[in-house]
Amino acid sequence: MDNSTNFIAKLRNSGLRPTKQRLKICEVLFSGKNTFHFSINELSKIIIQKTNEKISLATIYNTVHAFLGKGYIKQIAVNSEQSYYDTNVSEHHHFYDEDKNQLIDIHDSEVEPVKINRKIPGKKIKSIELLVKLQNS
Amino acid sequence: MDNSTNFIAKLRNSGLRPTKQRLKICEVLFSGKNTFHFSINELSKIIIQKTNEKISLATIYNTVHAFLGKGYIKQIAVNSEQSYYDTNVSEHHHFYDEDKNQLIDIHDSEVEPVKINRKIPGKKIKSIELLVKLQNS
DNA sequence: TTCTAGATTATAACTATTCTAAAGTAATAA
DNA sequence: TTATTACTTTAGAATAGTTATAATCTAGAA
Ligand SMILES: [Mn+2]
Ligand SMILES: [Mn+2]
Ligand SMILES: [Zn+2]
Ligand SMILES: [Zn+2]
Repeated sequence: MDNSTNFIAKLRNSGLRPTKQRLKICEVLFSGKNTFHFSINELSKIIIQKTNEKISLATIYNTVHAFLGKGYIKQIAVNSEQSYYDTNVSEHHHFYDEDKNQLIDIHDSEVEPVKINRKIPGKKIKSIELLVKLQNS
Repeated sequence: MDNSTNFIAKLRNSGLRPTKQRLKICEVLFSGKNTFHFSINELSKIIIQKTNEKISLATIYNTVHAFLGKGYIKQIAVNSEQSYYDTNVSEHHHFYDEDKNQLIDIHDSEVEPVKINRKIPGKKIKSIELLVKLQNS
């Protein structure tokens, strides 16, 4: 399955028509060989830079939300100023460099498995994620 | 040292005069026997409910920021919609109940110690905190 | 008591996000 | 094809959490 087919599948599966704008968003999000972290504003700038065209924020927000709902991207809580997203949708941990405002994936092999010895009645664990804040040393 | 003396000390140490409003904020934040988590809006409502008087949001924000800067309270990243704060300033982990929008402290004895086997050049670790998201089971 | 630096407050400004509604486009049926 | 329709894009308005402003007030020192 080539990229374009894959993008169309992702969009259709998210209940969205494969429009020019949405395919560009897919291109930026899913065609690199590495996953990455982004804010909506950063994504908007990357799109302009890569395709020399601007996509309205409304469309970017809409598409990102649809992909979030389907699990094609995930949201990372780092601060309350703006939302950060991740094209790596596996459950994983992060370093957060507060100076550069940058997230870095931590591979599972780099952390001893986290074990929680407590249950909350009526609740089950949905995800377990570390945020390791960094400062200049 | 009684509460009032303690509050005045905290305020002075934060570079703030002990005014009526700020002492009320201290009362709510620091006189209970348990620590707790709050958003600014929740704090504002608790103050109204406990003291039957309203303190302007500007004053609440200012005071909370000053206390943050001195480490008398800390900020917890759970989502990007609003800031959450914690009167438990020790480094500790949290459950986050997304349905109730509620944070619950996890005691260190309830988690195996987290061990990170990776260094980022020029950076040192400032804090290591887990966010364990819960869903209804 | 007087004086003044600092505090309180209502409200304006700011910014990330969501909403709106007019104009445009993709899908499909004829 | 072409026509029809439902969906999409977009600029800009609205919203909400937060921060800034500036007029009024007050704690603390003299
Ligand atoms: Mn930031
Ligand atoms: Mn906001
Ligand atoms: Zn990641
Ligand atoms: Zn806590």
